[in-house]
Amino acid sequence: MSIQDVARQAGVSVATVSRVFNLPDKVTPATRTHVEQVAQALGYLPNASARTLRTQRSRVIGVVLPTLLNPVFAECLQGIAQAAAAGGYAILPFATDYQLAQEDRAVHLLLAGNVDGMILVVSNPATSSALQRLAEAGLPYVLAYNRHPEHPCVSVDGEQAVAELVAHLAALGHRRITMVSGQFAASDRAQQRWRGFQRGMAAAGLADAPVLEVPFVETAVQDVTALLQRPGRPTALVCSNDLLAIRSIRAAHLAGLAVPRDLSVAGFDGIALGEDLTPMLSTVAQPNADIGRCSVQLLVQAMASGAPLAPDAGLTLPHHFRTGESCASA
Amino acid sequence: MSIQDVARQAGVSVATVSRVFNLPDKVTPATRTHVEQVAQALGYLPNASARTLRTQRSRVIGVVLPTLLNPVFAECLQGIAQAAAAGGYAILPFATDYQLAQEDRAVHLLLAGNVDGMILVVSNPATSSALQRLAEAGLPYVLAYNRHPEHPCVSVDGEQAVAELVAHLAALGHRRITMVSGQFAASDRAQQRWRGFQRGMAAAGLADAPVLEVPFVETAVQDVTALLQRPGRPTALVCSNDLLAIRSIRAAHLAGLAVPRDLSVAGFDGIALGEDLTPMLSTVAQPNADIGRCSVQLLVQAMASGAPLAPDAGLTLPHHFRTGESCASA
DNA sequence: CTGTTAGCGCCTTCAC
DNA sequence: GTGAAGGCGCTAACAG
Repeated sequence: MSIQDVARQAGVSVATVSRVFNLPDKVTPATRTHVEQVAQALGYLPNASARTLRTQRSRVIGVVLPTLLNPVFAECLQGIAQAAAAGGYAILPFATDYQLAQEDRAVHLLLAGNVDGMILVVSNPATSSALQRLAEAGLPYVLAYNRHPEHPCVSVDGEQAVAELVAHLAALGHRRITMVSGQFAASDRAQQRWRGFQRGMAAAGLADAPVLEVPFVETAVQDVTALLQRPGRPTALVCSNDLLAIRSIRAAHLAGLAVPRDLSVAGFDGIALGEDLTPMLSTVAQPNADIGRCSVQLLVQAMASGAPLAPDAGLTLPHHFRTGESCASA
Repeated sequence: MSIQDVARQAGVSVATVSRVFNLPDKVTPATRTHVEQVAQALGYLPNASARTLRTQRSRVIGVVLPTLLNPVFAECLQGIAQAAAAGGYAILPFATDYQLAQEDRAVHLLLAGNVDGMILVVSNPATSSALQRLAEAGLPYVLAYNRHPEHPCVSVDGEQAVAELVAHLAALGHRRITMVSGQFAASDRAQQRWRGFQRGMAAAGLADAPVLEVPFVETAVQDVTALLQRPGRPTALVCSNDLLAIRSIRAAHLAGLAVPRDLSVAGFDGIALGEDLTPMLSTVAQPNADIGRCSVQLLVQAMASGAPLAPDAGLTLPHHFRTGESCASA
């Protein structure tokens, strides 16, 4: 079922059929209607590969992100998918599982897959070889969640946000605050949030800025439980993401502590699920779907112009503190 | 950067270059190595669109699912992505937001997009027009989570599972059990689980099988809260999915009831997050990632043979009851 | 306004 | 074992 069949059946040339689909104005209404009916009757659909080959545009956006198992990225992808669909683009997603080799592989596959542009969440923009190859390829791209002066990024100011969060906890009377973080090496987000924590603690006049780096999610609960059972335990935890916060609340429970009565726990990310929990999760909420949507918009712009985005074309979206029920005064 | 450039640069014909990438055995090791090096140096990547156009195989699997905002589907998609990648396939996902028009649109786009096969979670296989068109197109496909005798499906026996769950609650001494369900019209899963609930209640000698149909997630909490504040409130809730269960726990909290002391709440789906909650969610766990993986495997098989799958090629995967902390004796 | 035609990059017979 | 050539389906000049 090709454009040839439609042309033959409709008694016109393939060019006319093509025009009916791509430049309807350049065809007489009568023939247009006729061709449309024939196409409809035959169930004709223009072949995307042929069109891509010919035009050198696939109308597909490649997406590289760590995992869909963290709702943050699922929410973001949902936003990407929505905006992409609205703009007439399809998406080709790859999950890297936080592994650099997978980042490389994903970019490679996407490059070979003729995508018009890419949105990615990389581990570390400063050192990512995948990112470098992508930049060299001259393909438009946007980083989401990452922050780096030499790349166009759509993100929130995580450092500032955590500093504010610490100020909030300090105002509630907390003095012993510990940060619970995922692996610093696995993401620049964790590092930014960690810097924000240090800044916030210093600003609050708290000399020490203790951090518990949780290497694996599987052991997060027991690691935090152990922390909470040590003497001089913190009265508040600042978690570098919502999943860690949720696990920390569980850890508190296992350690015999009630949240927020005995321990305050704050998260970061603003996953939708946090609002349905009991206690409702107090967290720095990022506009996850918007991060996705804005990334698409920037990218679509760049793809239209054909040129890669300037590093300063990025966007810092507003975050806000979601007052939940998991933080109370000390 | 095309196969021509590589051929010229390597001093061989395009046919040889093509063979190096597709039938390496048919090329002398020496020339193969040479060509590979040249290709590498030039950063050559075979053009997917051209290859697809020529071979009529895209090595892309289309995926249609309701939303990524429900972790069930995110987990499944992660499984799909993983298995697809392992099999050398990419995925092209579409979210329908539970809207039939979007199902049609997605199938249409995917059909035009030259996918080799599709995995979909539809609202209702019995009435889906998208599914009908797909079947007519003769493209291999697999339904995930859906169950229908005329289509190949990968799912668990939700009816049986809920019946077992009710028996479990009855054994704990519960007599007033209410089902909390999403819209029946929105998914055949909800209907199956509802049938299982009725069967289970009857088997437990409980004549009545009350159900609260929650039309919108936004109002779920207040709807359930209202239910719990009425006299003669249930002592146990069977929720048709985990998100509803989580919201029901919140509703209990708002109604002044402690879970599981005053109210038992069970979910369905087995989202990973449920294990990290406090109380840990008691739920019928489905192997979500496996559902995705198995769907891919079936599909890959079918795509290799070129023929659509037989309706009875589907799979019923085992579910299991995850004993959490949200159910206790009456 | 419509038709003819030349490729887009690749794979694959068919010769050699 | 290697090369030459046709054509997958489509769009965009260019003619008419």
